[in-house]
Amino acid sequence: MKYQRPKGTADILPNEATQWAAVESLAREVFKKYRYQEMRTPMFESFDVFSRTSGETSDIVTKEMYDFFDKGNRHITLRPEGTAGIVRAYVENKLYGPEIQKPFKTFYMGPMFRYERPQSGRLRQFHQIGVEAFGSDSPALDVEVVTLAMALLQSVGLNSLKLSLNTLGDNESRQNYRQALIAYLEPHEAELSADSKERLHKNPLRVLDSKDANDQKIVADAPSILDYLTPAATEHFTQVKEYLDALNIPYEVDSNMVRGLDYYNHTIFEVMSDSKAFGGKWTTVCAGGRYNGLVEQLGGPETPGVGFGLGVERLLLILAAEGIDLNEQHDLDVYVVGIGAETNAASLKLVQALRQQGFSADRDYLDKKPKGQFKAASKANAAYTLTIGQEELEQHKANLKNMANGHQEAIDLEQIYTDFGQAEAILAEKEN
RNA sequence: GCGGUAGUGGUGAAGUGGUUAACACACCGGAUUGUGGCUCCGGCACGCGUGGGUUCGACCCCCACCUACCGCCCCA
Repeated sequence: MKYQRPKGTADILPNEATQWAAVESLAREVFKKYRYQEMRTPMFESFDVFSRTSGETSDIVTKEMYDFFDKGNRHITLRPEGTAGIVRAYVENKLYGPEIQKPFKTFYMGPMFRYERPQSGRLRQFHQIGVEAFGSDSPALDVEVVTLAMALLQSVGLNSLKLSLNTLGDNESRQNYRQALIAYLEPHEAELSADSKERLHKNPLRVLDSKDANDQKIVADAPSILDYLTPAATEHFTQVKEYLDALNIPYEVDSNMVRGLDYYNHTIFEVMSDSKAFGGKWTTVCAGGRYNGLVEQLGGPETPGVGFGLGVERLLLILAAEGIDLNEQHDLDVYVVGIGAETNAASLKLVQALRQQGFSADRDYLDKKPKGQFKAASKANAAYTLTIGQEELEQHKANLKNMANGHQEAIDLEQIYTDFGQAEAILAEKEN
């Protein structure tokens, strides 16, 4: 094979594309109800947009950025996630302005890029659907975003989901906790895995997230962030939980849950699936949280924000594993069988007329014999065929055949041109 | 970035150092001068991921690379 797609990319073929389109269209419906409006930002941004916001030591920045220098020697990055670009656009276009109602609620969908080893459900170009809401500190908004994430997944037919919740607190909580955590971990430093040793001082919270069995043992007795929250942070988290309870939305507090991105604070959450698509292991399909300092960090006014991102490929994998097919079957209404080259124009006129009347219509373009054309019609699941040959041409008629029962009747071309629905009725009547 | 497994036609695949690379499905054509099924007949890999090497001879052995899948890391 001479040409092949770049590593970690995928061709989405017609069969699959309909499923994608269905997911996107269901998402749009949900967003409409929640009043989130679409934004489309560039697929690449200045490297700094991501390096500043994600955290210089984050894995995304240190090893997963798909970056390059363009011909103007600008350091460019293919966006690894959606939030930073949206925030950049929010600031650059002054969407924080007084004339814009708050919270400003927006969604996006599109490709993201991370330079990493592909596996199923993990690609170098993958797709996310995400939302962001700016301008309100209210825990009620956190909860709206959570419910939106759940609603989105439910709208495509998923029910076996788990909502995992945690808080990172505000800056002060985090600083206090960080110190406590380092103090706890340092005595164990020698026992920690290499990765965790590395993170101990750079980003100790990430140690909590370690998959290493021994690390987990150590971490099991580590202090909890929940014990270091400031009263304000506690209050925020408590309210989030209360509102979720009020909505009867079950959740699990996982005080070890952290974020690979540095910009999060307060509420963070993940929606996980235990679908067989991932071998029954709980896998995150949707992750989000609050990021109150981010807008400021990118040069805007102090503006709180909260949002989530959802991995489309993962969602599609789950749908496939659960046997959920969102495609509406659009079978062919009419297949026009033309016999002889001299019927070419007439066949075109027929399909054209049918299409203009709102029917789906197709015909042969390979000079197939009638038998082959009927086969094609059958394969396309055509409801009717319309056969036209020399004889019909002369009589200004065409043979309309109901493919389900084989009944056939000659119908005036004029009738088909003006009202095919009536032609269907005529055939149905003759059948009885 | 590290470790493991794999790579034969449109698809599923057999083959395993030595004649024309099984078989099946799909597809195309014919038997059937204008009607979907079945049956029968026929066609269908410029050649076994790419490039080197070993050998009298390689799809089969060796090396490198590419790609996919799985695990690690991390995450959506």
